[in-house]
Amino acid sequence: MATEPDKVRKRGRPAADRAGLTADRILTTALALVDAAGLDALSMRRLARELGVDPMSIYHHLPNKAAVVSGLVGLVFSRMRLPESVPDDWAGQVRAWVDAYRDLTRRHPRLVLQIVTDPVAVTQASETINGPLHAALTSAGVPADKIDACAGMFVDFANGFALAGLEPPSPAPAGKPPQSHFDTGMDVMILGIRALTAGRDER
Amino acid sequence: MATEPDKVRKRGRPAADRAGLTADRILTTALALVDAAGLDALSMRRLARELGVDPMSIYHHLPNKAAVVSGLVGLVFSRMRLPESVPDDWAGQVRAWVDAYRDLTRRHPRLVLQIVTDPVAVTQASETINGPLHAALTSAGVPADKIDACAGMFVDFANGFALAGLEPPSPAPAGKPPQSHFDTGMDVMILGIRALTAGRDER
DNA sequence: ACCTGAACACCGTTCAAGT
DNA sequence: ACCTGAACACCGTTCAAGT
Repeated sequence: MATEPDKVRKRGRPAADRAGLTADRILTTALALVDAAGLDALSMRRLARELGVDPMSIYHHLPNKAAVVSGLVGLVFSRMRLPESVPDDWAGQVRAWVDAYRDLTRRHPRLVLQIVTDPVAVTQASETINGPLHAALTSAGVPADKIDACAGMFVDFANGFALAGLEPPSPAPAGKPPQSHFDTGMDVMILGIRALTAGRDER
Repeated sequence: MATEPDKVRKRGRPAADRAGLTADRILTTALALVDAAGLDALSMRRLARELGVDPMSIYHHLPNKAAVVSGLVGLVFSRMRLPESVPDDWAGQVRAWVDAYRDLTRRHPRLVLQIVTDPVAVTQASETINGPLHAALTSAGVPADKIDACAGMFVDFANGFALAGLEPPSPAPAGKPPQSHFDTGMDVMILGIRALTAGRDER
């Protein structure tokens, strides 16, 4: 089979109909590629192939590969599903927010390293997650100078847990589903917060 | 300046004196390279240049680049400094072991992602760290079915913390060094363990 | 303005050939 | 047994050229 002649792309600006590239389309395609084939499969050339475009076209919308990767992380963060109704108690609130964050990393397991590592993403996280998390910890009675550290504890734990991979072997699918290691960790940390604030104005 | 003629390497087996390559020498050189220039700088070709050797020579000692990286992680783990004298109390023991683990990641910041991620390394960690950590938690009175989860909590936190980067901005170097976020997290988790085991046979 | 193709300086790895 | 060099199939990115 010879090279198909109808696969040759025209050069120059595309006709008005053929929807031009956009950063959005690039990132959406890249995310699908990474979710399906892993981060190693993400190359500018392969991404371009996926888009049906010359590799260099991408550079007119994103400055380089690093921008593609961090754009990916931003896209994932923008899709975070916030809990619809938060519980009344602070412990329930903390769980709800950490769960929302954790779901993010679970939906894109091949991207966790970048998510957890990207400094810009961490800032994004601060704005959307840490706010409510801080509020919950404040209402728990955690002293102001320990709020950041306690919020960080939950996030760091969630990150470390996500990286450590999926749940442990879990040999017994039958019977009561044993409490997951994640949940146990959360319980202990919440007990710790409670102990930290014992005797303070907790509600 | 032309290519220097005396830099030309002989081919074939080296004379007995010129110490041949070994996996050890390759990994030690690779670790120095990564510590100094980052993981991105580690390529088989550059590593070979550093070793004064043809790129392909490396393949006679390590099967591929992945083996080099995981060898690196193993090398780092083998250098873990165990605490010389562990405290009597379980909380002190837990701190000592987590600190030893954390030092590992601090000594090789450009390798943390691999350390935290490498499944073989995690197994190594299980053997050298988790043993004493489990023992400390057992003596704390943690029920047997929660030991793994609690040990994991500390390790996951340490991993997540290491990844989140160095300490926060830390604007105030003067005065009392404020308790680090890491220490606060450890305190809260230990409080949590204590609360978990309240009323049990703790010693 | 946006897209393209050739070109540059790299990669990891296979394989046949040297000693 | 160990080392080497050419070769293959890739990379990210720059730059001049197309429309």
